[in-house]
Amino acid sequence: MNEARSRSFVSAQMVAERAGVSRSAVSRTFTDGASVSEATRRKVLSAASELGYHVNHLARGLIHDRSNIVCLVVSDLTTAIRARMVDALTRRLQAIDKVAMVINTESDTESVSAALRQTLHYRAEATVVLSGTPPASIIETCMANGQRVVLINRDDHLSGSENIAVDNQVAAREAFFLLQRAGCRRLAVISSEARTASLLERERVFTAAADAAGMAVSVTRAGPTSYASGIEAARRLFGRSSGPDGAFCVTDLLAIGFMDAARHEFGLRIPEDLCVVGFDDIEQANWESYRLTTFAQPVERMADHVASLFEPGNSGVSERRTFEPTPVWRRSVRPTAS
Amino acid sequence: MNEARSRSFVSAQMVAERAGVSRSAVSRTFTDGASVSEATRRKVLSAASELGYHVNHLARGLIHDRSNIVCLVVSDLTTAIRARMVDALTRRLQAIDKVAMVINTESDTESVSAALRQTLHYRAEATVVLSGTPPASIIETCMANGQRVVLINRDDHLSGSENIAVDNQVAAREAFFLLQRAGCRRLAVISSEARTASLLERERVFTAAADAAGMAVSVTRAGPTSYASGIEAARRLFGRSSGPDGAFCVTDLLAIGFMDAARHEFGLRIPEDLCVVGFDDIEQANWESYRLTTFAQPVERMADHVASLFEPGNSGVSERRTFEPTPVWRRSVRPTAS
DNA sequence: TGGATATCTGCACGCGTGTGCACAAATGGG
DNA sequence: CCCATTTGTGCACACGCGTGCAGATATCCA
Repeated sequence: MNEARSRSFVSAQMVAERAGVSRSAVSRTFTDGASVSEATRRKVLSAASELGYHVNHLARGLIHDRSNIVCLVVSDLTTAIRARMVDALTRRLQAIDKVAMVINTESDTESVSAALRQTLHYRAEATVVLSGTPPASIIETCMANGQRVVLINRDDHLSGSENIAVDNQVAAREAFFLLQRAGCRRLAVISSEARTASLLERERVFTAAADAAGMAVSVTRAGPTSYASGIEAARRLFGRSSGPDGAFCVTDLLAIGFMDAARHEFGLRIPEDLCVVGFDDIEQANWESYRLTTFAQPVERMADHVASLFEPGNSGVSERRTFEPTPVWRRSVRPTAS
Repeated sequence: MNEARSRSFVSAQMVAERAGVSRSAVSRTFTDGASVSEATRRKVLSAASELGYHVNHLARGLIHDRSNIVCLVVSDLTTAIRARMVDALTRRLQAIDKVAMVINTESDTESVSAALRQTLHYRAEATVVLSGTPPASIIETCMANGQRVVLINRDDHLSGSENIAVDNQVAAREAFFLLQRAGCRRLAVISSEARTASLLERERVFTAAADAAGMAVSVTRAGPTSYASGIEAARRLFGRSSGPDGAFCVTDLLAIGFMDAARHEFGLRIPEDLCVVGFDDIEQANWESYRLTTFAQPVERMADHVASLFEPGNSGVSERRTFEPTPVWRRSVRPTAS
């Protein structure tokens, strides 16, 4: 509790002097698997705690060329599903003694590549991209420097990166069957102008399934992937005669906006007049006002997998791994007409 | 575009050799305000880009004893208001060339102090605590090492830390007047068991204002600060005879759960049978199903202020700064009975 | 052209660590 | 008691960078 100390960090040197040992002994005390006698270890530890010593991870990383930092590149952090991913990832990373550096970016490629450069500055071990698509050139740079790039739900198949994504296909197909079995006749897909690979795939597969069953589908893309866009889509669809009676919203957030507008602006009852299926299973989907039938992204399992990529020994590139979403039946779809 | 290079980072040394200059020249090229001729600067820059060189911020930080890293210690990251704070802070920090390291913690003091230790490891310039209260001893350690600690909405008045918080007093008082003017007779405060300084203050001031007006208030604290706790509170209050007709929920999230249960489980109409006032102004408060009257936390302004603390020259401790919340009138409170 | 001055460059050191190597000390076995 | 073996320690170097200092080169003025 030496109060009047210089206003700066304590180095191993100072601890060594105080403990009456060499600096190496201090270093070894704080290095796993190094050889130190119990006696000196105790001397060092007590001196360290008296002085308030903390190993400088910057210097440590300098030597190992590895900083234990993992960068998370993310946009739309306020969006429920993104927040959940960041939450899960940070927890999992901490559990394996890594620390997350989050970089908040607009989705445009320019700011993403600026972000990627930052991760190189700090010699991050890996970069996890949750949104926005990094240009291929930057990915190559990262790889050339021995850094790993993990792309979540943005399978652009950039070679060298590891892609992990939720399986949109089964979900989109199942969504169609749900609506079909509920007796819906006029189907709609509600999407956004974001045109993400994931979103496009959900649109495409749902439409294809409907086609195969001989049913037409109208696709509406209104603004960004937000609550407001869900509202806007509803206005476009129900403003004219004969709106849909079954809608697959590629995101819960869109679905919720869509439901709110359908109910409050057009007086529709859900699920009697209109069935809605979402995707993500955000917390709000389970709120009493919505009780949305949807497909849950296995956020925790995905985060687990990302973390496992960084376990020692696991340096191979698995290229691609998909996770099955879990269907969650609630009340926004009519029970099967029997 | 030298493809077949060793799988490691490029150092200034390599760039120097390639450019035919000394390593110092490379260093100076990437240091603001250093003196380099235009000719060598160009040679260096082109060599650097060919090799894919990136300044090692770890080494740079090692010299300056300052890493440009700011740690955000946060829990409940999935909560809308927290996500917004993290979003705003990361953006602001990036704008001033700092990078955010987020540490996800349970709110208990033990994990918070573990988090604080992490920030010391990485020589973070400052630590911003968004939730959970760090023990005073750790704060002292941080300060002794020249690190700054900023506490947001957790004014525990730990000496040495900078506290920034929203002004709960005016809001809580105004909340009471709103309900009073709406003609509510039986008032309730809906809170949580978290017992945060902020939350307690909102309860206290609201109750005091009601007392002063000669009205009784019942306080309900059910579980953590969540949607489910709002529901639980409603069940407790409306399960017995004569529930409240005006409620101040210390958080929008609680308010929304409360509203949902009141409407769907007890058939109450809002605002006709029950008026509700929230706090935070999260995005969901503006959703069509709720349209909650509430008080907006000036998240962006607060983040701005935090960032300004780190501007060069600003090293003084201002101790405490509060921000006025903005009232947002929507439809969960009856218009004044005239 | 010569000298004074401004501009640039390289050398060498230090930042706080981890670690190979040589050596000292302790331990064990006969 | 001596030697072989284990265990612990210190020295010195390296990691990649910024920067003071001295020297080299360029620029300017008379």
